[in-house]
Amino acid sequence: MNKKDKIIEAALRLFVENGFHGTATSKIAQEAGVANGTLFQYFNTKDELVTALYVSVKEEMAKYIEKNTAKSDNVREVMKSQFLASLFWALDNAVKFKFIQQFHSSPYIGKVEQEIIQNQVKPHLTLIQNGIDKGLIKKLPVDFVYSLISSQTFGVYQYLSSKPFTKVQQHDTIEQSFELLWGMIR
Amino acid sequence: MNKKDKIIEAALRLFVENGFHGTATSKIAQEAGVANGTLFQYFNTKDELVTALYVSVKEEMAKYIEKNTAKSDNVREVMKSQFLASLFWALDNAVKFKFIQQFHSSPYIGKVEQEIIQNQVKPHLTLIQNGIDKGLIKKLPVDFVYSLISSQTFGVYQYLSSKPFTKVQQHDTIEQSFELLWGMIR
DNA sequence: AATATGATTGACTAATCAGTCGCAAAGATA
DNA sequence: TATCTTTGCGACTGATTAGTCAATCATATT
Repeated sequence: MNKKDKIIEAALRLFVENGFHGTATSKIAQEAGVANGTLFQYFNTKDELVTALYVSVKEEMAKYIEKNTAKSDNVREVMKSQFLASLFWALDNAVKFKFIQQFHSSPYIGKVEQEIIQNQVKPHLTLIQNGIDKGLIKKLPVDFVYSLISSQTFGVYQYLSSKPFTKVQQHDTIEQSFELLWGMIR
Repeated sequence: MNKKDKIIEAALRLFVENGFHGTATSKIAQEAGVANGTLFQYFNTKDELVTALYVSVKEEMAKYIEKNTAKSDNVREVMKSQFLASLFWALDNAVKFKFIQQFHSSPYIGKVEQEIIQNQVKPHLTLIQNGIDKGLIKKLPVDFVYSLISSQTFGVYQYLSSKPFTKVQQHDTIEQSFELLWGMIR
């Protein structure tokens, strides 16, 4: 494992444990087993480290979802596969998902270029619009529907991670959550 | 306005603007127009200030919701009044609500005594259980239903605060959101 | 007026912070 | 082997931090 990845891993863990400003760059370097200055070879500033981390983690999640998206033109099926994939990824990557959550409700979110965020959201909005056009989803503003889906994802994750469920129980709850969600928007 | 309230007001604003650790206690004192040391007369440490702020803001919100809860034994009606009150309060107290959000997904949340959180959640769980017993709400784990309701509240707030809606549009969207929510859990 | 009490002050400190820089080690090329 | 390039090092710095404390102020009581 190269130094950059070690830095990223340590940074993620410490950020989730102690918050962004609560984590000193020196601590990150120490935890990663590299010198203080090495960190600044890969990231010019601490802010750059934080935002770069967010973008890369988000991309990783997006790639996983894309890979696990059902190859179908059935909107419900596609949406379900994405909803499940989101939650499976979140449960398997708790630290990364918590990092995303923390980042979303922090002032750092404003430092990420709007374009990057838009590009990641766009395919989901298209899918929703598609569902509305086909009469499968209620005629509501697309980004309102998107807000409902995202928040449900976060809510279900919160619930699942707060209790010691088995894999099977988690799976069942996620399936059930999608049924509830779909019933709400269709 | 007394010094303590000035400190609280300044702290809230700065915490939301720059994050918890990104806000120096000296900045808070300066912004509040009080001396550095005065802050530590009211709050022993910075951590105490942050968590005390959270508890007090949460209590304020809870009181508002309680005051605006429908006096009825119709579960749907009670739940609706609480859902609306939550969102009206959030929109009218954007800084405080953002502070709550930020706090929730920060490591500070672990520093609040579990008992305090439980006490604030309990009445809502009771209401949900009541709805289930009366056959009005689906037979699901109570705190699962609670998670769905909370996350929907946050999601609708996020949507509303991201666009320049009029009061009437906000009101309509909130009403509609409750109908969707109720349809999902009943 | 004299005294007492609690609130307020801001200079101060020891610790910690993000970020720099000159130098060494490790490869790469020849 | 000699030279160049990349990567890594960690002591260092100037700025900033949370928190302290002795002195001052405002107000109330006698």
